[in-house]
Amino acid sequence: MNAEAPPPPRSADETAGLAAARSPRAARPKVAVDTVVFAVEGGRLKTYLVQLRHGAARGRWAFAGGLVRIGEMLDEAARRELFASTGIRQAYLEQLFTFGDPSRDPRAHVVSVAYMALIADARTAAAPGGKYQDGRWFEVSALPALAYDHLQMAEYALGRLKAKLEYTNIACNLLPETFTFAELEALYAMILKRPIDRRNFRRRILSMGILRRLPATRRGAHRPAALYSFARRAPQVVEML
Amino acid sequence: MNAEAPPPPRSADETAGLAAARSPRAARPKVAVDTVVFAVEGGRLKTYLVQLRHGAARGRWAFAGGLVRIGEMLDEAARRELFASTGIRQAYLEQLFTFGDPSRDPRAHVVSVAYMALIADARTAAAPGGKYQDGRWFEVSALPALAYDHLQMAEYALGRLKAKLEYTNIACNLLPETFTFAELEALYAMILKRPIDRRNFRRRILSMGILRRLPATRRGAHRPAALYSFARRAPQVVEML
DNA sequence: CCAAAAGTGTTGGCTCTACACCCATGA
DNA sequence: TCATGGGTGTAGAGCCAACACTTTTGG
Repeated sequence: MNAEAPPPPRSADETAGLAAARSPRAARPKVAVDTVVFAVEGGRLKTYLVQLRHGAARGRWAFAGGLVRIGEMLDEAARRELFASTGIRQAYLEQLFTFGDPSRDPRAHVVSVAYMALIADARTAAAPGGKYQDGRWFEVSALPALAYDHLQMAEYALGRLKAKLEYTNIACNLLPETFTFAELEALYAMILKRPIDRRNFRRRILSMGILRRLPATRRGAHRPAALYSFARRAPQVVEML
Repeated sequence: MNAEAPPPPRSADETAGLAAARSPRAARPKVAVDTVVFAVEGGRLKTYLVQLRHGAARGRWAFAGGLVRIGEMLDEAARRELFASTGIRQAYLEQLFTFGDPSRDPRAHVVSVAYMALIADARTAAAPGGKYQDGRWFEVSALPALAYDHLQMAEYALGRLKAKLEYTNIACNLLPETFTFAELEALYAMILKRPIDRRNFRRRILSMGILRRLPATRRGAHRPAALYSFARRAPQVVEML
């Protein structure tokens, strides 16, 4: 997040921050969190952006975020802002990197701890309330111009997601409770942006033992597909040797 | 770092922070950096700790750190505090993780961005000036009780270092300009805490093409060893496929 | 019976590991 | 000449990538 000067500042301290930006010796940098949310919708990887209502970057899009409050854990702050801005309550959350360039927000020195969030169902996100003009999902491959250094955050988050697909069960956070192998494969192929050999992929994933085969099948237009779920939803590093 | 209440507070704001800890609504969390420095000395992996002079954790050991100033980049702050506390000027620096538990420092809510620093020569660190009582190198495998959550930082840093030894040229930051293969091998074996097959190791490293063989040799008590240096000192991810 | 997606095995190449002996030098 | 650390090669196992056909269902 960044100092977006919420129209009614929550406390005297918040306006003090702006004054401080003008007389730098008088204040400390502020701490914010920003969260890059990913979800898959319509076979595309998407991320939720909010449109800023105030400030120099007004009208620009950004990731949901906000200042960390005294006494608050960083991930609590990320969850609070995520819920306030998108309505998302449950999400896998992971700290990415902390961006601290004092010029990243032209109005104040705001150090932002970037998080990545993953959700299984993009429809749990609703348009935000008062803080932002608008909010909606964008395809990751077609983002609008982003405010602040949020493009860097987007790239960092995508890189982390790709990397962790290869050696963890992180994909479980982007899929519904049950899914078919074809869906899992499509997820990998889409995010990694490369074709995947179905037979090798199936063998590799099954050998990790992170999936549970369900007795049910999904019936569609053609041959029914076996349903699977992840054996553990807890984060897990997988040996691929 | 943490709010160590430097005896003469640098500004009115700094004392305000302590007051704020008592009336949480009035202030924002502060931002600090803490740096875990690693160096190899006497065939051991060591890290530099400073002994706190003030505060509840007085007398405890901690990593060098301090508050980030307005207008300052995070890594600049880390370098500044590192130099002030250890005299180290040049170091490889890498951001690790941001620790934000509001209770990590009992006196104030301080969000700390942890860094890892690597240096080639432990002797470039000198005992610190006024901020700390003492400062010296400790073997990583025999750390004293650490203040705050600095044990977590130590573990995180060591984990990162081990991981990156395997797929980057990060080791170059812990070695002098030139070195023998035996020295490189000893470094890996020591940090990874496992024996390394000399022949396989040599083949693997050479196949990465990150080393340059120098014409010179090092003469010692026995057969002279060929000298090497890293072809690139810039961070580099190595394909080990 | 046709279209479409699901499901299944094998092979060759390559990488990794395990392992033991000779070499060059100083003392 | 001996002690010490430096330097080298090979063979077997296991992993990975490449590759195409059969099965099951709905229409």
